[in-house]
Amino acid sequence: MPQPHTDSVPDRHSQILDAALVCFAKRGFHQTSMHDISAEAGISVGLIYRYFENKEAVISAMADRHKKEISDMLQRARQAPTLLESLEILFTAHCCEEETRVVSAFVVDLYAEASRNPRVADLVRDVLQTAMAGVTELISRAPEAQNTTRGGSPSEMAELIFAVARGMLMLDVLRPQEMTATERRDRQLEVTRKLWRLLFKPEAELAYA
Amino acid sequence: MPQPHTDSVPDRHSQILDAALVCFAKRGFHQTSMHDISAEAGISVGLIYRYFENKEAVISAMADRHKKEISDMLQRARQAPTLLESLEILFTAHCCEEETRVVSAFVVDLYAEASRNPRVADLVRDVLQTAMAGVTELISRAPEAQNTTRGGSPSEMAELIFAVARGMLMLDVLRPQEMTATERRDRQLEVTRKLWRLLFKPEAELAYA
DNA sequence: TGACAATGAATGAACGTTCATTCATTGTCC
DNA sequence: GGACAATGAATGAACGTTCATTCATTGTCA
Repeated sequence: MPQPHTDSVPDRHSQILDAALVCFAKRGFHQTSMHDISAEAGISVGLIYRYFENKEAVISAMADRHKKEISDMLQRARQAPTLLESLEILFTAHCCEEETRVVSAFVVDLYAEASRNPRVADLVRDVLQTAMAGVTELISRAPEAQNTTRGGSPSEMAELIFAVARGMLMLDVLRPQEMTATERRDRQLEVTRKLWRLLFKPEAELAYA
Repeated sequence: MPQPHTDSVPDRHSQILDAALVCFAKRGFHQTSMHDISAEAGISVGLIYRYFENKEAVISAMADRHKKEISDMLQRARQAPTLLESLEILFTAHCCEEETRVVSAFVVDLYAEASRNPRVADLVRDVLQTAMAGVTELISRAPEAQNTTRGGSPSEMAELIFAVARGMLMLDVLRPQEMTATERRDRQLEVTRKLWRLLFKPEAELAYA
Protein backbone atom coordinates (compact mmCIF):
# COMPACT_ATOMS: atom_id res chain seq x y z
CA MET A 1 0.00 0.00 0.00
CA PRO A 2 1.76 3.18 -1.10
CA GLN A 3 1.71 5.99 1.40
CA PRO A 4 2.13 9.68 0.79
CA HIS A 5 5.72 10.64 1.32
CA THR A 6 7.72 13.78 1.84
CA ASP A 7 9.97 14.78 -1.02
CA SER A 8 13.13 13.75 0.80
CA VAL A 9 11.87 10.22 1.36
CA PRO A 10 11.30 8.74 -2.07
CA ASP A 11 8.14 6.77 -2.71
CA ARG A 12 9.92 3.45 -2.89
CA HIS A 13 6.79 1.61 -3.83
CA SER A 14 6.25 3.52 -7.07
CA GLN A 15 9.96 3.72 -7.72
CA ILE A 16 10.23 -0.04 -7.66
CA LEU A 17 7.14 -0.51 -9.83
CA ASP A 18 8.43 2.01 -12.37
CA ALA A 19 11.69 0.11 -12.59
CA ALA A 20 9.86 -3.20 -12.78
CA LEU A 21 7.74 -1.99 -15.70
CA VAL A 22 10.84 -1.11 -17.69
CA CYS A 23 12.45 -4.47 -16.92
CA PHE A 24 9.31 -6.51 -17.50
CA ALA A 25 8.69 -4.87 -20.85
CA LYS A 26 12.30 -5.39 -21.85
CA ARG A 27 12.73 -8.97 -20.72
CA GLY A 28 9.36 -10.29 -19.53
CA PHE A 29 8.27 -11.27 -16.03
CA HIS A 30 10.21 -14.44 -15.65
CA GLN A 31 13.38 -13.40 -17.37
CA THR A 32 13.63 -10.35 -15.17
CA SER A 33 15.64 -10.95 -12.01
CA MET A 34 15.21 -9.05 -8.79
CA HIS A 35 18.73 -7.73 -9.38
CA ASP A 36 17.58 -6.31 -12.72
CA ILE A 37 14.80 -4.42 -10.98
CA SER A 38 17.02 -3.17 -8.17
CA ALA A 39 19.64 -2.02 -10.65
CA GLU A 40 17.04 -0.21 -12.76
CA ALA A 41 15.65 1.45 -9.63
CA GLY A 42 19.11 2.28 -8.34
CA ILE A 43 18.62 0.54 -5.01
CA SER A 44 19.74 -2.71 -3.44
CA VAL A 45 18.00 -6.06 -3.90
CA GLY A 46 17.17 -6.44 -0.25
CA LEU A 47 15.27 -3.18 -0.19
CA ILE A 48 12.70 -4.54 -2.63
CA TYR A 49 11.80 -7.15 -0.04
CA ARG A 50 11.04 -4.42 2.45
CA TYR A 51 8.23 -3.23 0.19
CA PHE A 52 7.13 -6.44 -1.53
CA GLU A 53 6.78 -9.89 -0.06
CA ASN A 54 8.25 -11.56 -3.13
CA LYS A 55 8.54 -11.36 -6.88
CA GLU A 56 4.97 -12.41 -7.48
CA ALA A 57 3.77 -9.58 -5.27
CA VAL A 58 5.62 -7.17 -7.54
CA ILE A 59 3.82 -8.64 -10.55
CA SER A 60 0.47 -8.44 -8.75
CA ALA A 61 1.10 -4.84 -7.73
CA MET A 62 1.90 -4.01 -11.33
CA ALA A 63 -1.39 -5.57 -12.39
CA ASP A 64 -3.17 -3.53 -9.72
CA ARG A 65 -1.59 -0.36 -10.98
CA HIS A 66 -2.61 -1.26 -14.48
CA LYS A 67 -6.17 -1.55 -13.21
CA LYS A 68 -6.00 1.98 -11.80
CA GLU A 69 -4.53 3.34 -15.02
CA ILE A 70 -7.31 1.78 -17.03
CA SER A 71 -9.95 3.25 -14.76
CA ASP A 72 -8.30 6.69 -15.04
CA MET A 73 -8.30 6.30 -18.79
CA LEU A 74 -11.97 5.40 -18.70
CA GLN A 75 -12.64 8.52 -16.68
CA ARG A 76 -10.96 10.63 -19.35
CA ALA A 77 -12.81 8.80 -22.11
CA ARG A 78 -16.09 9.51 -20.35
CA GLN A 79 -15.42 13.22 -20.38
CA ALA A 80 -14.68 13.45 -24.07
CA PRO A 81 -17.26 15.51 -26.00
CA THR A 82 -17.94 12.92 -28.70
CA LEU A 83 -18.00 9.17 -28.91
CA LEU A 84 -15.26 9.21 -31.52
CA GLU A 85 -12.98 11.13 -29.20
CA SER A 86 -13.75 8.68 -26.40
CA LEU A 87 -12.69 5.84 -28.64
CA GLU A 88 -9.55 7.68 -29.65
CA ILE A 89 -8.58 7.94 -26.01
CA LEU A 90 -9.34 4.26 -25.52
CA PHE A 91 -7.21 3.18 -28.44
CA THR A 92 -4.20 5.38 -27.80
CA ALA A 93 -4.00 5.16 -24.02
CA HIS A 94 -0.93 2.97 -24.21
CA CYS A 95 1.02 5.28 -26.46
CA CYS A 96 0.37 8.54 -24.66
CA GLU A 97 3.66 8.77 -22.82
CA GLU A 98 7.17 8.49 -24.21
CA GLU A 99 7.21 4.86 -23.14
CA THR A 100 4.96 3.53 -25.86
CA ARG A 101 6.06 0.00 -26.76
CA VAL A 102 6.77 -0.62 -23.10
CA VAL A 103 3.14 -0.62 -22.08
CA SER A 104 2.04 -2.85 -24.94
CA ALA A 105 4.71 -5.42 -24.17
CA PHE A 106 3.74 -5.37 -20.53
CA VAL A 107 0.04 -5.92 -21.24
CA VAL A 108 0.69 -8.78 -23.64
CA ASP A 109 2.88 -10.34 -20.97
CA LEU A 110 0.11 -9.77 -18.46
CA TYR A 111 -2.33 -11.74 -20.57
CA ALA A 112 0.25 -14.49 -21.04
CA GLU A 113 0.66 -14.59 -17.28
CA ALA A 114 -3.10 -14.60 -16.82
CA SER A 115 -3.37 -17.73 -18.93
CA ARG A 116 -1.62 -19.69 -16.19
CA ASN A 117 -1.92 -17.66 -13.03
CA PRO A 118 -5.56 -17.62 -11.84
CA ARG A 119 -5.01 -14.62 -9.54
CA VAL A 120 -3.73 -12.53 -12.41
CA ALA A 121 -6.49 -13.88 -14.65
CA ASP A 122 -9.15 -12.78 -12.13
CA LEU A 123 -7.67 -9.33 -11.99
CA VAL A 124 -7.43 -8.91 -15.76
CA ARG A 125 -10.97 -10.22 -16.19
CA ASP A 126 -12.13 -7.69 -13.61
CA VAL A 127 -10.35 -4.81 -15.38
CA LEU A 128 -11.85 -5.88 -18.66
CA GLN A 129 -15.39 -6.18 -17.33
CA THR A 130 -15.23 -2.78 -15.65
CA ALA A 131 -13.87 -1.16 -18.76
CA MET A 132 -16.42 -2.91 -20.96
CA ALA A 133 -19.26 -1.79 -18.72
CA GLY A 134 -17.95 1.76 -18.90
CA VAL A 135 -17.76 1.77 -22.67
CA THR A 136 -21.15 0.07 -22.98
CA GLU A 137 -22.68 2.86 -20.98
CA LEU A 138 -20.78 5.42 -23.02
CA ILE A 139 -22.31 4.01 -26.17
CA SER A 140 -25.79 3.85 -24.67
CA ARG A 141 -25.69 7.52 -23.84
CA ALA A 142 -24.02 8.70 -27.02
CA PRO A 143 -26.31 10.46 -29.51
CA GLU A 144 -24.09 9.12 -32.32
CA ALA A 145 -25.15 5.60 -31.46
CA GLN A 146 -28.87 6.29 -31.47
CA ASN A 147 -29.16 6.30 -35.25
CA THR A 148 -27.76 2.85 -35.80
CA THR A 149 -27.88 -0.57 -34.28
CA ARG A 150 -25.81 -1.89 -37.11
CA GLY A 151 -23.27 -3.44 -34.77
CA GLY A 152 -25.85 -4.86 -32.41
CA SER A 153 -26.57 -3.78 -28.86
CA PRO A 154 -24.24 -1.33 -27.08
CA SER A 155 -22.63 -4.18 -25.16
CA GLU A 156 -22.07 -6.11 -28.35
CA MET A 157 -20.48 -3.05 -29.88
CA ALA A 158 -18.29 -2.63 -26.82
CA GLU A 159 -17.19 -6.23 -27.14
CA LEU A 160 -16.13 -5.64 -30.73
CA ILE A 161 -14.38 -2.42 -29.83
CA PHE A 162 -12.38 -4.13 -27.10
CA ALA A 163 -11.49 -7.04 -29.35
CA VAL A 164 -10.06 -4.61 -31.88
CA ALA A 165 -8.25 -2.65 -29.17
CA ARG A 166 -6.62 -5.79 -27.78
CA GLY A 167 -5.77 -6.96 -31.29
CA MET A 168 -4.09 -3.66 -32.11
CA LEU A 169 -2.16 -3.81 -28.88
CA MET A 170 -0.82 -7.20 -29.87
CA LEU A 171 0.16 -5.81 -33.24
CA ASP A 172 1.98 -2.97 -31.52
CA VAL A 173 4.58 -5.32 -30.01
CA LEU A 174 5.49 -6.49 -33.51
CA ARG A 175 6.22 -3.02 -34.79
CA PRO A 176 9.89 -2.26 -35.39
CA GLN A 177 11.62 -0.44 -32.55
CA GLU A 178 12.45 2.44 -34.85
CA MET A 179 8.81 3.46 -35.11
CA THR A 180 8.16 6.61 -33.12
CA ALA A 181 5.38 7.08 -30.60
CA THR A 182 3.68 9.48 -32.99
CA GLU A 183 3.72 7.01 -35.85
CA ARG A 184 2.26 4.32 -33.59
CA ARG A 185 -0.39 6.71 -32.44
CA ASP A 186 -1.32 7.58 -36.00
CA ARG A 187 -1.69 3.94 -36.97
CA GLN A 188 -3.94 3.41 -33.95
CA LEU A 189 -6.07 6.43 -34.77
CA GLU A 190 -6.54 5.31 -38.34
CA VAL A 191 -8.01 2.02 -37.18
CA THR A 192 -10.08 3.74 -34.51
CA ARG A 193 -11.74 6.00 -37.06
CA LYS A 194 -12.32 3.11 -39.43
CA LEU A 195 -14.06 1.19 -36.66
CA TRP A 196 -16.07 4.21 -35.65
CA ARG A 197 -17.26 4.79 -39.20
CA LEU A 198 -18.27 1.17 -39.42
CA LEU A 199 -20.18 1.14 -36.17
CA PHE A 200 -21.61 4.60 -35.80
CA LYS A 201 -21.50 6.63 -38.95
CA PRO A 202 -25.07 7.44 -40.00
CA GLU A 203 -26.33 5.28 -42.86
CA ALA A 204 -26.96 8.35 -45.01
CA GLU A 205 -23.28 9.27 -45.03
CA LEU A 206 -22.05 5.76 -45.72
CA ALA A 207 -22.27 6.16 -49.48
CA TYR A 208 -19.13 8.23 -49.67
CA ALA A 209 -17.38 6.76 -46.65
CA MET B 1 13.76 -31.39 -40.41
CA PRO B 2 11.35 -34.14 -39.52
CA GLN B 3 11.68 -37.26 -41.67
CA PRO B 4 9.09 -39.94 -42.35
CA HIS B 5 9.48 -42.75 -39.84
CA THR B 6 8.33 -46.28 -39.43
CA ASP B 7 5.80 -46.87 -36.68
CA SER B 8 8.31 -48.55 -34.44
CA VAL B 9 10.70 -45.60 -34.47
CA PRO B 10 8.82 -42.60 -33.12
CA ASP B 11 9.19 -39.21 -34.78
CA ARG B 12 11.14 -37.69 -31.93
CA HIS B 13 11.07 -34.25 -33.43
CA SER B 14 7.27 -34.00 -33.41
CA GLN B 15 7.04 -35.88 -30.14
CA ILE B 16 9.23 -33.30 -28.45
CA LEU B 17 7.35 -30.38 -30.01
CA ASP B 18 4.01 -31.85 -28.97
CA ALA B 19 5.25 -32.15 -25.40
CA ALA B 20 6.73 -28.67 -25.52
CA LEU B 21 3.42 -27.17 -26.67
CA VAL B 22 1.64 -28.68 -23.67
CA CYS B 23 4.32 -27.44 -21.26
CA PHE B 24 4.63 -24.00 -22.83
CA ALA B 25 0.87 -23.48 -22.70
CA LYS B 26 0.76 -24.67 -19.09
CA ARG B 27 3.76 -22.77 -17.77
CA GLY B 28 5.04 -20.43 -20.48
CA PHE B 29 8.32 -20.57 -22.38
CA HIS B 30 10.61 -19.45 -19.63
CA GLN B 31 8.98 -21.26 -16.73
CA THR B 32 9.15 -24.53 -18.62
CA SER B 33 12.34 -26.46 -17.91
CA MET B 34 13.91 -28.93 -20.30
CA HIS B 35 13.11 -31.54 -17.66
CA ASP B 36 9.43 -30.62 -17.87
CA ILE B 37 9.48 -31.21 -21.61
CA SER B 38 11.36 -34.49 -21.33
CA ALA B 39 8.95 -35.71 -18.65
CA GLU B 40 5.92 -34.75 -20.73
CA ALA B 41 7.40 -36.50 -23.76
CA GLY B 42 8.39 -39.53 -21.71
CA ILE B 43 12.04 -39.38 -22.71
CA SER B 44 15.27 -38.26 -21.10
CA VAL B 45 16.54 -34.70 -21.04
CA GLY B 46 19.65 -35.52 -22.99
CA LEU B 47 17.70 -36.84 -25.92
CA ILE B 48 16.16 -33.45 -26.56
CA TYR B 49 19.63 -32.13 -27.27
CA ARG B 50 20.10 -34.73 -29.97
CA TYR B 51 17.24 -33.11 -31.87
CA PHE B 52 17.50 -29.47 -30.84
CA GLU B 53 20.58 -27.39 -30.28
CA ASN B 54 19.17 -25.70 -27.20
CA LYS B 55 16.01 -24.44 -25.61
CA GLU B 56 15.69 -21.48 -27.93
CA ALA B 57 15.81 -23.82 -30.90
CA VAL B 58 12.80 -25.64 -29.46
CA ILE B 59 10.92 -22.35 -29.22
CA SER B 60 11.92 -21.42 -32.77
CA ALA B 61 10.82 -24.79 -34.09
CA MET B 62 7.46 -24.33 -32.37
CA ALA B 63 7.11 -20.97 -34.04
CA ASP B 64 7.97 -22.55 -37.39
CA ARG B 65 5.37 -25.23 -36.89
CA HIS B 66 2.85 -22.52 -36.01
CA LYS B 67 3.64 -20.88 -39.31
CA LYS B 68 2.86 -24.11 -41.17
CA GLU B 69 -0.37 -24.58 -39.27
CA ILE B 70 -1.49 -21.07 -40.15
CA SER B 71 -0.73 -21.60 -43.80
CA ASP B 72 -2.69 -24.88 -43.73
CA MET B 73 -5.59 -23.07 -42.13
CA LEU B 74 -5.43 -20.41 -44.83
CA GLN B 75 -5.56 -23.13 -47.43
CA ARG B 76 -8.73 -24.49 -45.87
CA ALA B 77 -10.23 -21.01 -45.59
CA ARG B 78 -9.54 -20.43 -49.27
CA GLN B 79 -11.54 -23.49 -50.22
CA ALA B 80 -14.64 -22.53 -48.26
CA PRO B 81 -17.66 -21.84 -50.48
CA THR B 82 -18.56 -18.48 -48.91
CA LEU B 83 -16.66 -15.63 -47.35
CA LEU B 84 -18.52 -16.12 -44.06
CA GLU B 85 -17.37 -19.71 -43.88
CA SER B 86 -13.82 -18.65 -44.63
CA LEU B 87 -13.97 -16.24 -41.73
CA GLU B 88 -15.42 -18.91 -39.47
CA ILE B 89 -12.46 -21.14 -40.21
CA LEU B 90 -10.12 -18.23 -39.55
CA PHE B 91 -11.67 -17.43 -36.20
CA THR B 92 -12.00 -20.96 -34.86
CA ALA B 93 -8.74 -22.46 -36.09
CA HIS B 94 -7.33 -22.46 -32.56
CA CYS B 95 -10.25 -24.30 -31.01
CA CYS B 96 -10.71 -27.05 -33.56
CA GLU B 97 -8.98 -29.79 -31.66
CA GLU B 98 -9.54 -30.94 -28.09
CA GLU B 99 -6.61 -28.80 -27.01
CA THR B 100 -8.31 -25.43 -27.30
CA ARG B 101 -6.98 -23.13 -24.60
CA VAL B 102 -3.53 -24.59 -25.18
CA VAL B 103 -3.12 -23.00 -28.59
CA SER B 104 -4.35 -19.58 -27.47
CA ALA B 105 -2.00 -19.53 -24.51
CA PHE B 106 0.86 -20.51 -26.76
CA VAL B 107 0.14 -17.79 -29.30
CA VAL B 108 -0.15 -15.06 -26.67
CA ASP B 109 3.16 -16.25 -25.25
CA LEU B 110 4.58 -16.17 -28.76
CA TYR B 111 3.66 -12.49 -29.15
CA ALA B 112 5.09 -11.74 -25.72
CA GLU B 113 8.29 -13.43 -26.80
CA ALA B 114 8.22 -11.54 -30.10
CA SER B 115 8.20 -8.26 -28.19
CA ARG B 116 11.75 -8.91 -27.01
CA ASN B 117 13.20 -11.53 -29.36
CA PRO B 118 13.72 -10.02 -32.83
CA ARG B 119 14.03 -13.44 -34.50
CA VAL B 120 10.65 -14.50 -33.16
CA ALA B 121 9.23 -11.08 -34.03
CA ASP B 122 10.36 -11.47 -37.65
CA LEU B 123 8.75 -14.86 -37.87
CA VAL B 124 5.45 -13.73 -36.38
CA ARG B 125 5.39 -10.66 -38.62
CA ASP B 126 6.00 -12.91 -41.61
CA VAL B 127 3.17 -15.25 -40.61
CA LEU B 128 0.87 -12.30 -40.15
CA GLN B 129 1.71 -10.67 -43.46
CA THR B 130 1.24 -13.91 -45.38
CA ALA B 131 -2.08 -14.54 -43.68
CA MET B 132 -3.23 -10.96 -44.22
CA ALA B 133 -2.31 -11.12 -47.90
CA GLY B 134 -4.29 -14.35 -48.20
CA VAL B 135 -7.38 -12.91 -46.57
CA THR B 136 -7.11 -9.69 -48.56
CA GLU B 137 -7.16 -11.71 -51.74
CA LEU B 138 -10.05 -13.78 -50.40
CA ILE B 139 -12.06 -10.61 -49.89
CA SER B 140 -11.12 -9.17 -53.26
CA ARG B 141 -12.45 -12.25 -55.00
CA ALA B 142 -15.55 -12.70 -52.88
CA PRO B 143 -18.84 -11.71 -54.50
CA GLU B 144 -20.17 -10.83 -51.04
CA ALA B 145 -17.65 -8.04 -50.82
CA GLN B 146 -18.45 -6.50 -54.18
CA ASN B 147 -21.58 -4.77 -52.95
CA THR B 148 -20.01 -2.83 -50.14
CA THR B 149 -16.90 -0.87 -49.45
CA ARG B 150 -18.25 0.06 -46.07
CA GLY B 151 -15.16 -1.19 -44.28
CA GLY B 152 -12.72 0.32 -46.74
CA SER B 153 -10.49 -1.52 -49.19
CA PRO B 154 -10.07 -5.30 -48.95
CA SER B 155 -6.73 -4.90 -47.22
CA GLU B 156 -8.23 -2.49 -44.72
CA MET B 157 -11.00 -4.97 -44.04
CA ALA B 158 -8.45 -7.74 -43.60
CA GLU B 159 -6.60 -5.59 -41.10
CA LEU B 160 -9.74 -5.14 -39.06
CA ILE B 161 -10.59 -8.82 -39.27
CA PHE B 162 -7.16 -9.80 -38.01
CA ALA B 163 -7.28 -7.27 -35.21
CA VAL B 164 -10.57 -8.77 -34.01
CA ALA B 165 -9.20 -12.31 -34.38
CA ARG B 166 -6.13 -11.51 -32.30
CA GLY B 167 -8.25 -9.71 -29.74
CA MET B 168 -10.57 -12.68 -29.39
CA LEU B 169 -7.59 -14.95 -29.00
CA MET B 170 -6.37 -12.83 -26.11
CA LEU B 171 -9.81 -13.00 -24.56
CA ASP B 172 -9.74 -16.77 -24.90
CA VAL B 173 -6.90 -17.14 -22.41
CA LEU B 174 -9.02 -15.35 -19.80
CA ARG B 175 -11.91 -17.75 -20.11
CA PRO B 176 -12.41 -20.08 -17.16
CA GLN B 177 -10.85 -23.53 -17.61
CA GLU B 178 -14.25 -25.16 -17.20
CA MET B 179 -15.48 -23.76 -20.49
CA THR B 180 -15.65 -26.50 -23.09
CA ALA B 181 -14.13 -26.33 -26.56
CA THR B 182 -17.63 -26.16 -28.01
CA GLU B 183 -18.61 -23.19 -25.86
CA ARG B 184 -15.44 -21.36 -26.84
CA ARG B 185 -16.09 -22.14 -30.46
CA ASP B 186 -19.64 -20.81 -30.20
CA ARG B 187 -18.49 -17.56 -28.66
CA GLN B 188 -15.96 -17.15 -31.45
CA LEU B 189 -18.55 -17.84 -34.12
CA GLU B 190 -20.94 -15.30 -32.65
CA VAL B 191 -18.34 -12.57 -32.98
CA THR B 192 -17.34 -13.77 -36.43
CA ARG B 193 -20.89 -13.45 -37.70
CA LYS B 194 -21.30 -10.07 -36.10
CA LEU B 195 -18.19 -8.84 -37.82
CA TRP B 196 -19.25 -10.33 -41.11
CA ARG B 197 -22.64 -8.65 -40.93
CA LEU B 198 -20.94 -5.38 -40.19
CA LEU B 199 -18.48 -5.62 -43.05
CA PHE B 200 -20.21 -7.51 -45.78
CA LYS B 201 -23.95 -7.76 -45.30
CA PRO B 202 -25.69 -5.93 -48.16
CA GLU B 203 -27.00 -2.48 -47.20
CA ALA B 204 -30.52 -3.51 -48.12
CA GLU B 205 -30.61 -6.18 -45.43
CA LEU B 206 -29.05 -4.05 -42.74
CA ALA B 207 -32.37 -2.71 -41.57
CA TYR B 208 -33.30 -5.87 -39.76
CA ALA B 209 -29.78 -7.01 -38.99
C1' DT C 1 23.25 -69.84 -38.97
C1' DG C 2 25.95 -68.17 -35.09
C1' DA C 3 29.61 -65.27 -33.14
C1' DC C 4 31.33 -61.02 -32.88
C1' DA C 5 31.93 -55.96 -34.13
C1' DA C 6 30.01 -51.56 -34.80
C1' DT C 7 26.53 -48.21 -34.34
C1' DG C 8 24.12 -44.47 -32.39
C1' DA C 9 19.71 -43.74 -29.77
C1' DA C 10 18.88 -43.06 -25.17
C1' DT C 11 19.98 -42.30 -20.41
C1' DG C 12 20.53 -39.46 -16.17
C1' DA C 13 24.09 -37.91 -12.88
C1' DA C 14 26.99 -34.05 -12.71
C1' DC C 15 28.55 -29.21 -13.71
C1' DG C 16 28.55 -24.39 -13.71
C1' DT C 17 25.49 -20.75 -13.54
C1' DT C 18 21.63 -17.96 -12.29
C1' DC C 19 18.15 -16.66 -9.33
C1' DA C 20 14.91 -15.52 -5.38
C1' DT C 21 15.36 -14.81 -0.89
C1' DT C 22 17.59 -13.95 3.76
C1' DC C 23 19.96 -11.46 7.23
C1' DA C 24 23.95 -9.55 9.67
C1' DT C 25 25.71 -5.23 9.15
C1' DT C 26 25.99 -0.32 8.20
C1' DG C 27 24.07 4.34 7.53
C1' DT C 28 20.83 8.08 8.87
C1' DC C 29 17.90 10.97 11.33
C1' DC C 30 15.58 12.60 15.63
C1' DG D 1 20.94 5.82 21.73
C1' DG D 2 17.05 4.07 19.41
C1' DA D 3 14.35 3.22 15.42
C1' DC D 4 14.19 2.51 11.02
C1' DA D 5 16.10 2.55 6.06
C1' DA D 6 19.29 0.43 3.24
C1' DT D 7 22.99 -2.60 1.90
C1' DG D 8 24.92 -6.64 -0.56
C1' DA D 9 27.31 -11.02 0.54
C1' DA D 10 25.61 -15.49 1.47
C1' DT D 11 22.49 -19.43 0.68
C1' DG D 12 20.40 -23.14 -1.47
C1' DA D 13 17.31 -24.54 -4.97
C1' DA D 14 16.55 -24.89 -9.82
C1' DC D 15 18.02 -24.42 -14.28
C1' DG D 16 20.26 -25.40 -19.10
C1' DT D 17 23.56 -28.12 -20.81
C1' DT D 18 27.12 -31.88 -21.16
C1' DC D 19 28.91 -36.39 -21.56
C1' DA D 20 30.44 -41.01 -20.02
C1' DT D 21 27.92 -44.91 -20.26
C1' DT D 22 24.40 -48.51 -21.57
C1' DC D 23 22.33 -51.54 -24.82
C1' DA D 24 19.12 -52.94 -28.54
C1' DT D 25 19.76 -53.21 -33.27
C1' DT D 26 22.27 -53.91 -37.48
C1' DG D 27 26.15 -55.37 -40.29
C1' DT D 28 29.89 -58.64 -41.24
C1' DC D 29 32.19 -62.78 -41.97
C1' DA D 30 32.86 -67.87 -41.27
